[in-house]
Amino acid sequence: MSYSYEYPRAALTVDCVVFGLDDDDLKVLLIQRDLPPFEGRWALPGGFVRLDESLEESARRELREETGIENVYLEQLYTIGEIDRDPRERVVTVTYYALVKLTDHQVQAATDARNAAWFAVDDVPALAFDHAKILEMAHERLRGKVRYQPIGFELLPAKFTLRQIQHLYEVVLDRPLDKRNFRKKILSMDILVELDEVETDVAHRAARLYKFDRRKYQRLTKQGFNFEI
Amino acid sequence: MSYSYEYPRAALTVDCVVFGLDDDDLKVLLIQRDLPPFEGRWALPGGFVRLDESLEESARRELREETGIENVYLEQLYTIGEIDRDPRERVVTVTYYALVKLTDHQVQAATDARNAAWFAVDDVPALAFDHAKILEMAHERLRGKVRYQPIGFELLPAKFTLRQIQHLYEVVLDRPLDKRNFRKKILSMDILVELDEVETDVAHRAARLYKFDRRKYQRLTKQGFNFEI
DNA sequence: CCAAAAGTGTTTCACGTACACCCATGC
DNA sequence: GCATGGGTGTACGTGAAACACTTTTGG
Repeated sequence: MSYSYEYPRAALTVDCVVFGLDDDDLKVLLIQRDLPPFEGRWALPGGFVRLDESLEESARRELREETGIENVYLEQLYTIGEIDRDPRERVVTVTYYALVKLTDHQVQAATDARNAAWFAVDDVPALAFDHAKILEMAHERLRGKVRYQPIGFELLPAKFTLRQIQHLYEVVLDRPLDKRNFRKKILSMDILVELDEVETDVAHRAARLYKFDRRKYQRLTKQGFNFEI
Repeated sequence: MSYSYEYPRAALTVDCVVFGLDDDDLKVLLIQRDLPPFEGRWALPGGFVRLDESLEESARRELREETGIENVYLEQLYTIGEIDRDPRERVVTVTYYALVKLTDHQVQAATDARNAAWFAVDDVPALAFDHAKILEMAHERLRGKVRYQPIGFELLPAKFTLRQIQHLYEVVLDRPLDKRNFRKKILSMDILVELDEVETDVAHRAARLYKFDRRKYQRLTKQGFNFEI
């Protein structure tokens, strides 16, 4: 290549913060490193970007290879290029965060034999590299974005109760919400479809199930509607 | 280095969208390329990331070298790594946007002889690479962020009139605002200091000058205050 | 029949919005 | 004295927030 650049090059990686939600907490999916540096430490799933794939493709491939997760909501977060963030050499990492339905990905898959596990976001072990900082940024982004974009549904099963959505927002925003006001608000947006089904296997009155109507949401958005919790 | 990675590596660049504001428009600073590809085309200032500087340092250095601009508000925007975005080879670019006070940077400086000029954001020439897309993203980010963070002041001189702030928001948000309501709102936030000065050289009653009180803003923020226009 | 959560309306208050005139200044 | 923008207050309506009891169901 006559016109290729002569500069020495940084290595380029992607790292993913995968969030999931259960009945108690917001969780994050970590993998345990089996190589130095930080051997044995928990870390975000991620790896090197190949020349024949875009950044997002790279992130999705790493997620698949390291955790078995596919077809999830994925959004770029931030790119970190501090000089000494990797003890080996200059490594720039493009970070992403993903939202998954824990019910669909309950058991941690680890196709390449690495250990993977879910941790409560507020109770993670010491992480490799600057991954704690990345997790913090992702958490902050989620907290901010969930209020203005209907991305919370990515953390819920396809059919959910109003109680589940409210719980989602209470966990992510870390404050209690008023039940009546919350229901009024979310229903008045007219982006949920009430199903002819109720939840099962509960030891009390079963709640109605709803699903998110993405088409309706997109139609409303075009007309100037803005989602907000 | 025994533990360096063997993967072939993408080139890594930074590109900056520099916004400025004058009496008419929101402007963007472009430079004219003097090398192929896209020789002669206008493009965003930017260049290759060196191994001994962080990404932000790289962006600031390129801004200084190509446009003479220093000490400005700079924020990372997005990282683009589509495979074919550069015709030569794989180039990943970390994009930034900057907000400058046009009064301080009126004349385009170009220390390395390249031509630099301000263009109205809504009337830019054809740009090199995918820079039009980057500009579009930056514009959208600015429009969104200016409403929730007091970054608009970065586009104004240190001392400004209420009319100037209102004009800023009208230009960036692209809609007219009510004068009385705007004044009520911005003053009620209690983040401006009223100065004992008025503007000069105007052919009508001179307006009072104000400045943004960053310390007060930060204090209020800690107490739960949220800026919003 | 008891425990547990589902489901449901009204009142109050703050804030956003709409709107028009007089004043000060420079030319 | 005239043109230009500076500066100011009120009324109205919408939406956020506070708040408690009855109903349904499973065990």
